[in-house]
Amino acid sequence: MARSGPKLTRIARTLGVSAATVSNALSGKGRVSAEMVEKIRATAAELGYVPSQAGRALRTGRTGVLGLVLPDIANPLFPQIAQAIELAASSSGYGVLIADSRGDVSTQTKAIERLIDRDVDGLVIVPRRGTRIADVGCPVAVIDTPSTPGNTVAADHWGGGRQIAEHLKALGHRRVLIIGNNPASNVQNDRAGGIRSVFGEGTHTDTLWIEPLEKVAGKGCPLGLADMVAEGYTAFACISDLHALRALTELQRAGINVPEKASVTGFDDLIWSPVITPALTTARMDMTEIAAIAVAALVKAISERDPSDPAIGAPVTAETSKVPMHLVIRQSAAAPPAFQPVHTTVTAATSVTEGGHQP
Amino acid sequence: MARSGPKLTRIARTLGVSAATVSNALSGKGRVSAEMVEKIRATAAELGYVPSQAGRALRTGRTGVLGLVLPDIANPLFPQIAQAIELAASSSGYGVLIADSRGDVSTQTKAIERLIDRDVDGLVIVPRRGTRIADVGCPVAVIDTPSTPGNTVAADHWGGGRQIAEHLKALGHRRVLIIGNNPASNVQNDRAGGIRSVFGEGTHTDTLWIEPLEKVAGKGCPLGLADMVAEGYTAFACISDLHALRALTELQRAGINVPEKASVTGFDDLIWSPVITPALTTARMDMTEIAAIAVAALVKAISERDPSDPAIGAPVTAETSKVPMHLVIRQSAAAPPAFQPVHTTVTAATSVTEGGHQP
DNA sequence: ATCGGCTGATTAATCGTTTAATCATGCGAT
DNA sequence: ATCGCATGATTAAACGATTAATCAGCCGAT
Repeated sequence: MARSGPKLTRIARTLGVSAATVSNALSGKGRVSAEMVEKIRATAAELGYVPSQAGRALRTGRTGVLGLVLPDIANPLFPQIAQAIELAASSSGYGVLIADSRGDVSTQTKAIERLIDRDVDGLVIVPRRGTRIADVGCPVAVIDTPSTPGNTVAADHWGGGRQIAEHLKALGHRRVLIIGNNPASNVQNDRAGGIRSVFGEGTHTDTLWIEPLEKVAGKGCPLGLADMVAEGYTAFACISDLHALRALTELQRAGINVPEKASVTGFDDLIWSPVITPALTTARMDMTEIAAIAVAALVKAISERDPSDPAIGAPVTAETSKVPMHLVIRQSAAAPPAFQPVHTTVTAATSVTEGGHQP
Repeated sequence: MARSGPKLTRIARTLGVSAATVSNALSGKGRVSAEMVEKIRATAAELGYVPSQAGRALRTGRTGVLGLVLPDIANPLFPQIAQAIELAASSSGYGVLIADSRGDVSTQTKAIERLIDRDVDGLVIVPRRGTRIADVGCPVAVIDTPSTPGNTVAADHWGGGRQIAEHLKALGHRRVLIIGNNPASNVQNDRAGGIRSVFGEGTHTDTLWIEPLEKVAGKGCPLGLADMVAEGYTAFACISDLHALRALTELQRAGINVPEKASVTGFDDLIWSPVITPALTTARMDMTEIAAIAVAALVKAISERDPSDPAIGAPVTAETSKVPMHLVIRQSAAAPPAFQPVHTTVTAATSVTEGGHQP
């Protein structure tokens, strides 16, 4: 865009100095007298000077733009992530270019290439199901899960699982069903693992993976949770709020009140979680923190990097690579029904408790 | 980024011609012999030449980047929109830079300024609640609702409302409650208006706005839908799937089966809508189409624009400005209960129908 | 008195592409 | 034989910033 703003030379001419001096004053690099710096700063601000990224990029080889790659952009977490990354990036003076791959691997590769072709300075990648990061020619920050090799920073999914499980255990649950989507996901496995690790002797956990089930039963098929309740499961620990929502509505539909008859927990604290009835008890990642660490690591790698070297795309590392999750206790999990490993079939809903929401 | 790829001069030297000829050949602009063009194309492809955006941007004043502004990035529609815009933009050779404003107006203005400072060629703005588009210095495509002045292209929200309402009416509903968030939103008003326009003589509609209600009753407060059912409302036409979800779970919790005792419909076909029980009947926008039109209009305006003129930021216009919505019929809406303007209080759930999901 | 070193600024080259202006050449028309 | 013209290519300037190299003073030390 031909920006309206004044160029560097314009400021220089206005003060009767050379463009180089202005550049030095603004960047604080060369040798410029304090008073000159002051004058230049002032007029630059007054004239509303904004450096041309194009000019700078051409000369320095840095565009000041980061690429954000989310293999699964339809993921309901996307808004949170995008928002957090954008915030972190912009406060470090970077712009964020998005890439979409609609889940497809080859499309993803193309998307990354487009970003590289646009000369991004670095990449933030949130891989899905252990995607291998091809050798791109710039620093890469990977946000997956701490147990994944090459991970830069991520939420402590395992720890989050433990928190959820401890909460459930403390409430008195002994028989819980873990509900996830796909066992190939590192994140989901860690969350499930964390949950399992808490339930030991005298308890029982099993895991239901939705995707394999849908392969045979069709998309959106019933999960058969009423049967599970009949089998004595008192809690459903879902790996994502999306699954929790699915479980909750299926239970409610079957006349099984949540949390009186069965508890449901989720993960991620998605947008709808606070407003449904009952509001969802869940574990939330601190995306702001995660994004800040990822971007900081990236920025550091970028500035340390010799812009002219061939540079392989090995993931950057950060000091902190594991950010704790926060347990959000709402109404969907409570003590299990008193003395009844229910073996009757689905019963009608009774004694509905009104209200009970917290602001 | 100092890209590894070869420069224009490299190709030129390889073939013993001048850089200008290569540039002309590749862009098809100047006068170059057919065979020369062919040779240049070939070696460019072979060497994997990718033009430097920085160099080009500096010379032409065009960066090949579009800015995407969504005042409410937390909106669950964001993934759909971002995906569609990114697809449309990238197939026109443009990149997409995102801006976030966390709902705040001044933050939004800053975000837009950052995009402008980065020399975006154009802006796609999805305004919230009649945000005024300040005079930015580049073409702007506005995606709001057809009834808004300055709108470039949008879904036919009013028509979508009609479709939902006609479906409900055909099922036999005569007393429906419209549930929206905020009456200040153009989109929500149009959807509600479309619904109302269908229900005439012998029917009754009323509207519940959530935001004003939450101002007094607190966030996530109950909507009091059980009472509404008691008052004879048989259907709840929600302005967004998010509200539909809230209504559905509240009804289920109160022991009111959906759709047997009350129907619920939504808007937008959000990610969870197909997998909850009962699956949500809703109206979906064709974001792919909308994004394509918006980006096409923007690209046209950009190419027609003299890169050196001062340029005011008036919204661009497209030939088609209204894209029809699609009714998605699932299980959450059915005929109202036979002969009973229910005046009893909340009743227990009975006769749960199992299954009934479609793939 | 002269030289070395420091300070504060300038010069000029450079990044990679586009494009207006120029140039050389061959061919048909006068 | 010469002029004009179309064709195919080259030259050179420009876009806006950064930065290495250079330069003019000036002060203190030998």
